[in-house]
Amino acid sequence: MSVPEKEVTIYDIARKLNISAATVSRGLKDHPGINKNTKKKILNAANEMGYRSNSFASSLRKKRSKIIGVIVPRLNSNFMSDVIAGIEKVVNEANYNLFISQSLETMKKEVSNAKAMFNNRVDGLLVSLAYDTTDIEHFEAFVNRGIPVIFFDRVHEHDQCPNIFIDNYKAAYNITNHLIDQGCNRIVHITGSLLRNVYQQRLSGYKQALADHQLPFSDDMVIVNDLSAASGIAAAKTILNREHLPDGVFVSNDICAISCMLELKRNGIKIPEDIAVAGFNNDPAACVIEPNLTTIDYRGYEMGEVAAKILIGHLDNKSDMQTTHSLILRSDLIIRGSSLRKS
Amino acid sequence: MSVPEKEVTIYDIARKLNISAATVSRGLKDHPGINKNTKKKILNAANEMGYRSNSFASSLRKKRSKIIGVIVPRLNSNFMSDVIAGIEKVVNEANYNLFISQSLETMKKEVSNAKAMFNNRVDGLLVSLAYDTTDIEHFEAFVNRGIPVIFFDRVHEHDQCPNIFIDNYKAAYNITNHLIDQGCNRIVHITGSLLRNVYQQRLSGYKQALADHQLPFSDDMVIVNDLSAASGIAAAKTILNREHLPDGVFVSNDICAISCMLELKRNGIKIPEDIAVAGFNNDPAACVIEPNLTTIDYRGYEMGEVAAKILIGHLDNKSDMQTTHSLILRSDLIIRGSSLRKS
DNA sequence: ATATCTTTTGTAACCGATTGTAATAAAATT
DNA sequence: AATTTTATTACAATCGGTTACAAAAGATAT
Repeated sequence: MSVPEKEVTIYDIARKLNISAATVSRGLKDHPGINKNTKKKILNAANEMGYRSNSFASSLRKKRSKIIGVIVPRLNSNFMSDVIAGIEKVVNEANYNLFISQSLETMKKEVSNAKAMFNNRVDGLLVSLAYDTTDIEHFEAFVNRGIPVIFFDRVHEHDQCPNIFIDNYKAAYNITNHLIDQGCNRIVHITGSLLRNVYQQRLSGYKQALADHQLPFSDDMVIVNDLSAASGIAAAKTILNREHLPDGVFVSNDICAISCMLELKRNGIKIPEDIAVAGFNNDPAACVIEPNLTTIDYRGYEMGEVAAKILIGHLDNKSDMQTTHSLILRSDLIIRGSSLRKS
Repeated sequence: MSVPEKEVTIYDIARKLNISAATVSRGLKDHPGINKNTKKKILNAANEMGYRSNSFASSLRKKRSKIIGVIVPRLNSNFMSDVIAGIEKVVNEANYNLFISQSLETMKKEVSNAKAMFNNRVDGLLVSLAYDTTDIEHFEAFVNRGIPVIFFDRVHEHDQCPNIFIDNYKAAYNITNHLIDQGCNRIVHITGSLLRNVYQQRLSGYKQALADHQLPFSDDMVIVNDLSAASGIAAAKTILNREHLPDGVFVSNDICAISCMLELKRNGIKIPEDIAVAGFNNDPAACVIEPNLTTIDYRGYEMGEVAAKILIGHLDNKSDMQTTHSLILRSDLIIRGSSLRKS
């Protein structure tokens, strides 16, 4: 009762059935060369005795941990927790386990997390890069040891590592296009660190849309910040201080867009009449703010599922990872009141 | 380069330095009986050779995994991802690793997750129960083997398992009280499964507040659902179909409160004038909806930190877990426009 | 009945770190 | 100088499952 029960090993089972431990080990698996009856006896005994396999012994011998590592910037964001949920589902079904850690948006912690994952001998790694990560040398150790690394969302080019993301360029192009359609001529773009592909490409898409409509572009039309709610307010203030108010704002993230919008509204700006606003991510709050926020829908859950599936497919089937190098997932423009000026 | 590097073991180091593996093992730790110089040599060699400790061998021998398991209802909720982030921080700093899984609100998956955690030999377990969990026998295996289990938020009484939560009774009492103060007489309460302490206690607090003000209570004033956004809309419809409209609604969850509020607004109800609304959790969206939502603030991050700290403190210091049995964290009533009818 | 092939099970050597105990060397004590 | 302590290091067993290889038992063929 209060005395911890002791563990049952394959040796205990072997002794009880008067067979060898090797047979027990094989019987517990789907080893072809084991007699059906013996297998049944072993399984029964294992159940009765409360046997549980020792994964350390197994991992030690097989040199495979059945653990998948995940490194993300933050766990507590809507998008990321969706991704994690998707990953968890797939990983769990495939009988792997998850090690999860967050870089808190700093390269320093990302490096230390990677080291921890490496030392813990994960079988594979899923990574979305931190805000200020400049290089990805800290993942070389994995590549060198043949441990697959997959980047998702905030990816980085590496010929051994598949990338999974959405077409940020196109999404940004489309949404900017939409703003222009609605009559916007001076569109400000608020985005995150240009070190990250996602923000870099959204900027490109935005610029291209302007160019395609012969609209002028200047550097002061882009505000780079950390896309937090606080920064959204600050950005709104910056905008309001300008001589020439913009008539559209495209923000790379709904959270930031919403707080920006709230601040604009507090200052008497009418949305979308004075300034049309668009975000990115389709955060649940986008349907809460008034008017509802136009945004890009981009399902994190699915991205997590896909990333995990590719990784596990590779691990279990030893399929060549080169085959699926880049994977671009679907995203959709969702038009709502915050940008609708024409009916 | 493309050939996976091979692992370095303590034997390789021992061979190189012409000493025994046991000495290397001890040198790598802070074993007192090892000469400083030898220790230095070992550490240097380990670094040069790219040694990394094999945690499986270590775990196998020491019978400790340095892994902490977490089972939560869902990962993709604002509150829960905050909790996880808090847990991750503490666990990471203490050099443990995290296994995370979600029950998706079903007892079935909770049981299977618990089994997986057990088989993977976590050193300790942090649990928040699923919606429909009726008993906690699936955690007995842990208790029997002396593996500490801590429940947080959605807890369950068990004399071997500490519980960490907020005073749901008091919080609900206070918020209901506040609604009454604002002139509400007929307050509807929307909440989740009464199997869960959190909802059960909030209901009690709500009832007591009514009773203390001689306000009548009847069963049809309580709507039990899954507190999802969809259910919030459904609840609003239910309310609107009643002959006698309530003048206050207290919802056990902001997400549900917000969608309910939106639906009420769509039907011409003025908030807070016609119906005052209060939620629970202080979700970021509570500051987005108009009017802003009155709610209970209740920091998940902190709860995660505390839970993890208690668990690790117990694991590392072998402190008696009986000492801290229940821990009640702080929560605050945050009054916002959705309930303010008097100035 | 003997030889050959299958099927099934056993033997024993791993995997790599840990640790109780023994051994050795060096220092301190008498 | 002999003996006792103390400081270091080595030996060897152990944790529990896996797997190459050998062996035994049974089935089939000659």
